[in-house]
Amino acid sequence: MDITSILEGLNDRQREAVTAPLGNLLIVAGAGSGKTRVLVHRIAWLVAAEGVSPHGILAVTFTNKAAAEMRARAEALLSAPPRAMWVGTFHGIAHRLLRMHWRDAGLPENFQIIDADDQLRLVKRVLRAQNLDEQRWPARQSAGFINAQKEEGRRPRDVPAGDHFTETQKRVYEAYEALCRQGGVVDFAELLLRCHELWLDREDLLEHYRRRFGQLLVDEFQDTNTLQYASLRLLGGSAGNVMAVGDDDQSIYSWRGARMENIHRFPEHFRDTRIIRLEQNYRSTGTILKAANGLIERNAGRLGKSLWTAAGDGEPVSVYHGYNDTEEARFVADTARAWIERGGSADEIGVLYRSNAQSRALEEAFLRADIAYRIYGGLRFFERAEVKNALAYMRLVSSRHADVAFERVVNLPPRGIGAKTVGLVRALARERGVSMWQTVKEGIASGEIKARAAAALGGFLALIDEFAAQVEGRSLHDVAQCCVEASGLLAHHAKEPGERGVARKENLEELVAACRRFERDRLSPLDPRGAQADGADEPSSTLEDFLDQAALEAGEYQAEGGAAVQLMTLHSAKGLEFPLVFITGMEEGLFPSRMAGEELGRMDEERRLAYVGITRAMRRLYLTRAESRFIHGTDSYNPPSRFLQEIPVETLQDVRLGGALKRPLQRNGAPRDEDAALRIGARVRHAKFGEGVVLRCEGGGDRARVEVNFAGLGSKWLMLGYANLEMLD
DNA sequence: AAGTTCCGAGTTTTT
DNA sequence: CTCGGAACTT
Repeated sequence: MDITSILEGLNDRQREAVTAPLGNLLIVAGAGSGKTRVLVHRIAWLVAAEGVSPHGILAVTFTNKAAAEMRARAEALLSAPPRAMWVGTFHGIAHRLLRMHWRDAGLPENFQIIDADDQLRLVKRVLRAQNLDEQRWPARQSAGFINAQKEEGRRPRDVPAGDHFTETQKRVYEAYEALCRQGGVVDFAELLLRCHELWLDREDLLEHYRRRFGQLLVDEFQDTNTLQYASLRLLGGSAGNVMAVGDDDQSIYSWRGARMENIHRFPEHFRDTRIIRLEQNYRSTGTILKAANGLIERNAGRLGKSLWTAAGDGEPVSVYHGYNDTEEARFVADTARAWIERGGSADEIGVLYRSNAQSRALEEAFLRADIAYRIYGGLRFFERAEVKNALAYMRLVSSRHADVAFERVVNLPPRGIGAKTVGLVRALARERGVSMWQTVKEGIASGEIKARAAAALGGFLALIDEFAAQVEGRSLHDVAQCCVEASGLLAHHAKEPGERGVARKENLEELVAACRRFERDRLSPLDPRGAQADGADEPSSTLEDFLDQAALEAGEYQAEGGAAVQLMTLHSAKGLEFPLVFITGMEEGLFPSRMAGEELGRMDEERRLAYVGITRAMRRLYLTRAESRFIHGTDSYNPPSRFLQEIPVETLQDVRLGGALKRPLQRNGAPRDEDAALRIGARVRHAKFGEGVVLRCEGGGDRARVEVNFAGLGSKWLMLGYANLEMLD
């Protein structure tokens, strides 16, 4: 391994980070400053220069994609693939540990991971069982409560006593836990909490992993939650070899439990932390960075950093004011088309928005303009109902006692087993503390289940057993094929009305194909077999592995296809970059979101989101807004986003005018200082008409009109964009 | 039990 | 508008 090649092409700061002496490191890495590069090169450096064994390295990320990328790049840099190195998501790593130490963690050997959707179903059942009014006690809220508690490391008994609300949620949490225990299922937050508790309870195990993982590296540190942070302290606190890489200005998941403070407190908790800032940006033009810096400076409590670039200023940031969302979308599509016609590629273009609902108008515009586009977000592959149905069959084939799967498909397609029958089976199962499958078998034998239901249920049991028998010793995709087709699911979903039926049929077929791919290359970065076994690793089946992966990687295989414009929310754009970026819907109430309203800190987070969006752009950035927008079935009129006011005006350029930006009018609320000149009563001068006084303002952006009373000429309506008024006073 | 219609709510979502 | 859940039929 060649040490000089590891350092090649790194700037001074990056090199400092990569070659820092062993110890705790906090890398404050601005957008586009090469943070993944630093992480990967640090890993290579540790192995090549510090003589660290890959076996002793644990690198943690938040997404499977990031984990895969990190591993691939580290392997490319080191000639020998460091297979023994652990690289994965927090959840993937916790899962792996729990599979190895299931007994010590108090889990059944074949525990199963449930996703957010399954969790919600279970919570609903708890609420119903406790006779809580679903209006007053929404399942989402309870699930949110439970997850928040787990993310703070709290079991029901640890939740501080509180008012009626808290006490009720606590009881729900308790009952939910019991349900999970009985079903042998583990939700996402539980993976982390269990793992943490495992270490707390078993000092010997903790000691083992502390010794083993002498080097911890954490990506996107600003997104860690309380529990993840606590686990890192537990594992790395004394060893003192933690490299945390993050950017407090890109913290946009506080609503999901992420604690930006973790990055602030890191030096307090990790001894002798060396802080290195990466501020040189290799992505964007100077103007784009100036816009981003100017905006984010308005936030308080930052670690503080300012991006700079050696590249030139580039073009101004363009601001477009559309009449409505259709026109805004058309502008985006037209501009995209022009980019492509000038030799650019469609996949160099990113179109960002605050909420998914905004994608529709854009989609239609791209469709009409005949430009290929791809929408990210929404339901991922393994989250789709039809796919989850098929997975439930597969789960049952794998483990007959999987109650969550049982309930999901016992009557799907409909086979005469209604809510009443299912309710009876559930109650009996609960009474006896056995699975629903077991209960049905016993219930039929004992006659507790009436003939009619018994026949239907018996048929279902026989069906699953038959699949299992047929599939014995066959490949994964045979199991899938069987579960998709012989179950009747394919026919059931295919006959759903309209395009939905077609799409669902295709998805089920795709599932079988995904199984084939999984058998062929098993390329999951989380695949435990990819690395050296570490003790109690059990032999595992392809089917179980596939189901685990489906739960942990809901759909990384997004359709790739040819070059296409990428449409996505600002949140999903984090970590990506595009030569040409549009941030659409720059309107108060939309972005910043209305929900960000008064709540403390929320507006700062919206601003960080804007910062994230702006810093996605490499060469060209457009900010667009619409005067009226069709939302929730009606037209709504929103004033321009405050962020348009907050971005340094000298970086902006109005699209239509091609000159300096005229500040758009504020439609509601107090006008800002910058608008003072446009307020009623303001004195202005017009090239032809001379001096006058503003009587009225209407509209905004390039449709903004003002009525001005000119001395001796009377009042005239002028288009603000064209009138070129000079402000007096 | 299954299919239909009606009503009301409606950010963001790495795992 | 557009989805999901509840209430209402058949």
